[in-house]
Amino acid sequence: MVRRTREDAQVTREAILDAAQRVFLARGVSRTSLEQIAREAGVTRGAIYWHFKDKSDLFSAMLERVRLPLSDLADAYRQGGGRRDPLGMLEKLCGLALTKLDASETYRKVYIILMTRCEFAGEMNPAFERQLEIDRDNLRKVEQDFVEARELGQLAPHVDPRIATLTLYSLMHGIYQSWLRTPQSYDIRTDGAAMLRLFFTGLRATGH
Amino acid sequence: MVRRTREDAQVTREAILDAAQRVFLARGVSRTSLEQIAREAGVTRGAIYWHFKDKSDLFSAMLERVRLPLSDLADAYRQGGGRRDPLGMLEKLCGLALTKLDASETYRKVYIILMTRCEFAGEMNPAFERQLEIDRDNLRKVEQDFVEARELGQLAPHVDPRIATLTLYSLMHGIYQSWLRTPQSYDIRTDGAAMLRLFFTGLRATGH
DNA sequence: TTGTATACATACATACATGTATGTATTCTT
DNA sequence: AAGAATACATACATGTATGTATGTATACAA
Repeated sequence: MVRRTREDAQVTREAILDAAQRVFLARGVSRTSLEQIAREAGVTRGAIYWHFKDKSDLFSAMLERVRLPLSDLADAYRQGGGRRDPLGMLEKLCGLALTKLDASETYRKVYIILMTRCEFAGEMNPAFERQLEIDRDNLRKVEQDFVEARELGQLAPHVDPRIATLTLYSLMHGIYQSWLRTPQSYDIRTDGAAMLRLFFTGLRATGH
Repeated sequence: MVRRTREDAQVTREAILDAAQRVFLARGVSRTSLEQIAREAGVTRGAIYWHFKDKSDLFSAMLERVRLPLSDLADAYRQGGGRRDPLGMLEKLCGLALTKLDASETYRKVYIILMTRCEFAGEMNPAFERQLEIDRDNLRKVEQDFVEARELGQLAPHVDPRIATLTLYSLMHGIYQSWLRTPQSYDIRTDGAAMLRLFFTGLRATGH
């Protein structure tokens, strides 16, 4: 049972991260002690302090496991060849993000923790700074897409790309937050897609 | 200095609530101790325990000071006589809520705390349950407004009142959250109003 | 095969935060 | 005017989280 080869250590590390996810979700980040995480993972605090510097470091590591995929996906989508359809691309991308939230339990859990189970102040700050940076980066890219949409004549004349960007960002943020807080209140795949269609339909040049 | 008449006690109580606001905002709810709040207020923990049962009770009391006004305002708006214009009314109401966020420092601080400085789990639960109840109540009323707008022919034919409600709710939620997290990123009065205009324009029956 | 680094578990020292008990100076009541 | 209640301050007892120091068994390298 106590063999501790290199691979075993990685298993332990993952077990700690999984346990942290469960306990953070159930009790909130600040109220969970490393002792509770250790017990949930079937190890002692010694193991946690071996793999991570402290709770903040453990928290950051937990985020890293799920943070990368979506941004990469977005970039890949943008570079997808063929005729340009930035509006359609954005709508599809946002829909995909919502679907992902419903499909992947790990992804969903981490985002519940990020948005409703921790505080944006104090020790965890480095993790949040990182998140804000990613958000700013995405905002720039989305605004560029809207500018391109306007040049292609996809947008109704009254639509300002910057405002459209802020609105879409806020809408997505709000959907995440409200649905994660009360997932039973509606179906995020169908209703989420409907909300996006409603928004993008309002932006398009052709009335229908 | 130590006169403690009835009115003095209320002054102390308010001072504690003000201090709690400041410290919660600066350090996050879970990381602030009652000792820190007491020091900030210029009293000792004895005073806090006299006025409040514990930290959770203090937190709830802090919310109560700002929670009521907006809901009341909304109801008053809805009952305002004259010709029916539910879409215009909703847009105005949402704009007012955003303006309020910019105008009242107390209001803004409390909402920053609520949305980014505390965890939706554990001890504070009663306060959050209350908040969710208020949200559900508002959702019902807003959906009713959209239904009325549809009957009046204000809505474009493709707009489902329920989806419109969810979208508006998420949008407002997202604006609150994202702006409160980084208030310097845009002006919430002008840009907020523009975002609402963009959304509501997309809903209306007449293209322009 | 023997030393050394790894991967933890155990033990300890310290720092806080909390709740309560008690003290005390006023204020209010009668 | 005297007792009771108010509005706190002070003191204490307890629990709990944290970080580190130390122990230890195994893997691995030479």
